[in-house]
Amino acid sequence: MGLKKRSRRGVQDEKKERELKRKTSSFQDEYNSSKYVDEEILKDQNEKEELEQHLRERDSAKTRRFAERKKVSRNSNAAKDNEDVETLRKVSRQEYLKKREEKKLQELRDYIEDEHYLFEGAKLSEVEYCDLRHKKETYNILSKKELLKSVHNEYRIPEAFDDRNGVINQEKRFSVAMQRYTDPNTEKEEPWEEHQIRKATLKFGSKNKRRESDDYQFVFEDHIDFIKAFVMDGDKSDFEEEIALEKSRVKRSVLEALQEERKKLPIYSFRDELLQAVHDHPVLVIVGETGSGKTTQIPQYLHEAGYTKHGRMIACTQPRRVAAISVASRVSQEMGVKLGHEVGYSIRFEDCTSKKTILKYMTDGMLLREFLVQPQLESYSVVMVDEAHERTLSTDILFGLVKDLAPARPDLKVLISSATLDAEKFSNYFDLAPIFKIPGRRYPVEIHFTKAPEANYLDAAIVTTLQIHATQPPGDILVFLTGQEEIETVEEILKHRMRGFGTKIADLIICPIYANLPTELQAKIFEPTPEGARKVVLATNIAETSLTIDGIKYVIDPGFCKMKCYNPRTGMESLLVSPISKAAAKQRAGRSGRTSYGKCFRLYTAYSFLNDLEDNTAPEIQRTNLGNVVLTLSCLGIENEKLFQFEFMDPPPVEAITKAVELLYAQNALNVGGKLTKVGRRMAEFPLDPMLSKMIVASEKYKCSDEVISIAAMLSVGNSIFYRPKDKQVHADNARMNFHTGNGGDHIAHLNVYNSWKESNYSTRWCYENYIQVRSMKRARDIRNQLAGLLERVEIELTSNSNDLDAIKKSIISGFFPHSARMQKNGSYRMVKNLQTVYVHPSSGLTKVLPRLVLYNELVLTTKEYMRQVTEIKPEWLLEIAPHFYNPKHFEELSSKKTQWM
DNA sequence: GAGCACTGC
Repeated sequence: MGLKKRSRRGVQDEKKERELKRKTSSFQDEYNSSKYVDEEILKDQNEKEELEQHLRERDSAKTRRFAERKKVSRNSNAAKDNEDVETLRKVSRQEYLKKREEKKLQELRDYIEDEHYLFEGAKLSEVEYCDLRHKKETYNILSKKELLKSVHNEYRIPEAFDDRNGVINQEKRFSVAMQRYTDPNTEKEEPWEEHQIRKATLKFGSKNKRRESDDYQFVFEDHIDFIKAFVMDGDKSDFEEEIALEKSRVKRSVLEALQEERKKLPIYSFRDELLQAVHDHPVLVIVGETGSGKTTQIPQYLHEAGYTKHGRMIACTQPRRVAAISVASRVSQEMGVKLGHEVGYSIRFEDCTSKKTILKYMTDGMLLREFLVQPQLESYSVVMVDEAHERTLSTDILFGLVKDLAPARPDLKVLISSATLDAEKFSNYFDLAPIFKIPGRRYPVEIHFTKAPEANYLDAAIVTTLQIHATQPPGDILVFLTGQEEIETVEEILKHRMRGFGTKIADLIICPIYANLPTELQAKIFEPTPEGARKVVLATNIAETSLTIDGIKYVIDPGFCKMKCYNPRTGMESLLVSPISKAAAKQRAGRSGRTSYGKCFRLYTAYSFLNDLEDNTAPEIQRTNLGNVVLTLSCLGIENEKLFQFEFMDPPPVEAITKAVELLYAQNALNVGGKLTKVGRRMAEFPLDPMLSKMIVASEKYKCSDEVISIAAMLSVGNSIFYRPKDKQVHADNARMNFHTGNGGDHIAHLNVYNSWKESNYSTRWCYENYIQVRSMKRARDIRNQLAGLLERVEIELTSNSNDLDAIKKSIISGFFPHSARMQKNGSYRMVKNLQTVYVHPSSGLTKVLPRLVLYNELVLTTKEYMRQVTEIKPEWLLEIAPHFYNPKHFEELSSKKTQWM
């Protein structure tokens, strides 16, 4: 009965709808031809509204009925009271579901048996292995528990750009990201605030789902046992006070409130003591954890105490650009001045200071460059090196220089600020400078270790994530992984497994984050987590220091990271997965205690924490190419034996310094006496590796400085120019090969990329079409502009000679001549000078050409020794440009071809 | 036929 009734009504509705459509369309037609009088329009409109009202009512009735039916089907006891049809429908559905469930179970059983059989001898990949495990778990759960609820209504996160089989639809994904760029007029960066506001107000389509953990207990086949080891200290009460203050703050004027807030910082009570200590000692080591307010307050205190009189500035260095900007803007607010006036910042490409500036926040590398201009730092009365524990290359050199400077500038005050641990070491280095301690403000963090060592940390990380998700109270999870590849694998497996759990478990929003991820996709991690769901952030080391994510309550630390190592003997760089240090582990754990009480799960045992991990990570200066460092120091008059006596806090290997000196000597940057030559002085102006600087300086002779600085800019942005998504590798490779026309080599290809981009009017769209990363290109443009400015400074004319590729290559050779290799019989290469076997990197455009003699940009050790960025050259050129380095004997075999290398 | 952690000038 009911069915029939409904269907008749449906027909009626359809009729009315058609009528309405006809009416409205004819109405529009007539209206357009403007023949209708107002009255009739009104009549038509009334009719239209009436009809619409009717349709609305019908729809809402429908929804109501639908909802009722749903409610009924949920509650099986109420089924009897319903219409026969409904009961029938429900029963049949139950039967259907039951059957489907049985079938699924049978399938799983078969699958597991098959897999088990296959297991012997067959090696499964990471994904396959996890997949199998997941299937087993699902089987366990399904076979033990009642089946009905788990199957239907498989929940999917709206706007997940992947289909049900787990295949990521990259195109769809990026079409969203690219929407911003489709209109060339909106290509400019949107203001940061606007972006932030949008991010903050963005609503998720996800449901506020109720957790059904009461109904089920998940049976994980693999469960990792953790031991709660200890609780890392924190101080919570201060935070509550601050929140109370924050609330009362609203009514008062902003400035007043800011001043009030300043007084609430832990450092405030130490103000006078601190100023006294600064007054008494030339060097002071300050220990204060994040949140103590040292970065923002100390410079202000010093200013208030009169250290900025006589027009001298207070410098405060930060290891990162964003930190310098944000701290400067905060302090300018607190002081009630405009950013760039009394308080300013100075970073590469951007100098936001003026003559009025007295507090200058800057990146540490920037202060290092200032040393070149004013070796005595005359315009500063105080230098504060912040975040010194991070031990970047620049801070380490700054330490040496500042210590060196102390006798000449007794009035200069030096503050070294660091977060715990190293304080003693800093103090010892600066001739037992006093240590000033400021208590920090952080929530306590519970540290858990595994009971037994985990064989596969990736797998353990996944299991732990799900374990936390299923058993722990709400709060986001942060997982530290080593690189892009791992992140992608884990993301895939997690998604797969979550899909298996269906609706029985709260949503898990997976956010990958690494530096090379396009900016649009990076923004995802800052979106607030919808209620009822949980966010898991899969991050590289970027989350250790560079960015802070709110709401993180759980940290999973597998204990590994990728580290760059440099071998000065071979000049080879390699990126190795290695265990982290205790200091880094502590830093990682601390990321969970920023907004509330946190927990850190370490996927290694307490024993190996104590016995296997180093205390501190080896500072960068000990594992990097020192070419630029030696050039800078030489420019400051630290040359020859002084270079080897220079007081580094942790001296780099002697070999590394020797190698750098040798190179500079070969490049005619140093003379026989070890003094800087005119060439060397010009080279030091460029913030680049000496080889690139030399290439630019040499371009003057070949009249192609325009092209060469483009190449230098492209090479110094590194290897993130070409974008190569997993599912479009062929297209990306084809696009890349377009720049290799004529096979001038990879250097020329880079030039082609830059010039084409320039011709496209720096279009973002062009980048997407050619699989090129916009961010890298913009960076290259910035660097190029800076280099062009510096050319003027060293009085090199900007000349273009784009048709003469040989001239460009010769300029490159002038800088890179030690990097030559010639082909051997079997397609491998051998370096001309030190006879090491190397290979052309597969990303090069010359992999199929294999010229007899090549020049490379850098050597990397991955699976083999690879040359990256390769260009064909001629032996005559090497003999012409570097006669002191090569002699004809080196190339005899090339011309006679008789001798063969095996 | 291979992989690219993170900064900074």
